[in-house]
Amino acid sequence: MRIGELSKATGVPVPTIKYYLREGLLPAGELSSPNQASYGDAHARRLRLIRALIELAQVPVATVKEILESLDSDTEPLHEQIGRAHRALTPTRRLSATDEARAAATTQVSELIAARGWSVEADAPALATLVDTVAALRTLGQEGLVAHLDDYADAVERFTRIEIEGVTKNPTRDQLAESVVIGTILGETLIASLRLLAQESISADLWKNR
Amino acid sequence: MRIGELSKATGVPVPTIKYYLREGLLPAGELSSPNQASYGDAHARRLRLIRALIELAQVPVATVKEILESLDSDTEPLHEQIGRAHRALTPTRRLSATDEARAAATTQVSELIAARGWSVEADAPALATLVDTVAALRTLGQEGLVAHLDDYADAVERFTRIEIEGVTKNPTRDQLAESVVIGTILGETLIASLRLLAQESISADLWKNR
DNA sequence: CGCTTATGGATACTGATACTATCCATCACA
DNA sequence: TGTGATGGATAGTATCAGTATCCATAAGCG
Repeated sequence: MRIGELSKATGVPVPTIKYYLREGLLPAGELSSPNQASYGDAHARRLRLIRALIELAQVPVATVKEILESLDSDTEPLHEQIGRAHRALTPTRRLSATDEARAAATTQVSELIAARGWSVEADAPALATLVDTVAALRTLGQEGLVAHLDDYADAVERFTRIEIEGVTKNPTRDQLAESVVIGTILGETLIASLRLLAQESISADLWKNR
Repeated sequence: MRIGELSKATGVPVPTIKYYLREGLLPAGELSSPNQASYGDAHARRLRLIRALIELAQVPVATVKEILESLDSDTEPLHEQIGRAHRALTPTRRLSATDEARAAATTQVSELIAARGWSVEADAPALATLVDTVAALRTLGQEGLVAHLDDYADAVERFTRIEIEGVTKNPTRDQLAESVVIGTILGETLIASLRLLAQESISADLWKNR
């Protein structure tokens, strides 16, 4: 495949493909002469993955790059690969909550994790986000929602179980890693849109008339 | 409160507050003289909400504005307000999936909605995203995940139930609307970080050794 | 063989977003 | 009375995600 055909096959404009090549999201094609390269099926698949992450899941280009790098390092233990992807996915927190709100939230979150028996490291990136979110919800007067944190965790565990099931039948380790990462990221988009639909439906039922 | 005190109270820099005022995210303070305004507690709360949406939930400024406008229009039926917020929250899709993949995804999604008895309008913004996501997952060879769509929907309904419960005890309609919107948006951040934690824990258990 | 088109690679430009910075003519208040 | 903050306006900045342009070369067609 030449670049034009790759573009046609995926619907991604040639200049954009060139941009991804420049940024190292997409590996270079095989050069047959100084200005002629050929791309294979792997390129097309990779490109489709890139677009899904960027368009659908709104993952920034730099983050996509990190994620792909972690996917490509198949010497690394799977758990490490996933951790890297998680880290790339979690924006470094900008503190904003007051200290007391954070303290209360930290306690609640630690208790939740202990109660669930989750084994997460203290510096897990998602931990800070969770604490900040709980603190924010409290600060915004939404303790009604925070009170159900445990129920949220219940439902979330359900997702995780679904995903494990949908993913562990992958034959090779590379495919497994890819599935986990795709599942993590596009799964979020999936859940978000399902949630919006469910809400719309409920809202229509409950509040048709004010 | 003068603007400096508002800044101190919320941790938001003065120039940023001025920017939000310019953009119409924050209503102007009460002018006592041409260059002296006073801000109340409502401003502080509003500002904290703005920051939570922008920092934590990564909602674009323009979208925050739309959402706040819908919150402030308390003549509108609640269901309409929520619909407006949903629309603001859903980026207008740029099509990318192939026609056949979209067709298959559309069928699967319609069946899901019918089976669940959800009442969603055909032009619901989240519907397009869901279809695109399902199509993308298929295209990326993740039919293992798509096969469990129904289980995802199950878990999602669980969230919705939790939220309804945590939210309907709000006394006034305005507070109810605010809770729903905050719950929708920060709830997503909450779910996302919980999911990452649950995954990390599972991944540690299952794949410690490659 | 010649001509049009496509290509790889490099560099420059663009539009959107979210702030920051600067100015200035007031005002508050010590 | 003068030092610092304020409201309002305008301008500047950094980052991001592409687009556009150039050029020398290569491919495919007639």
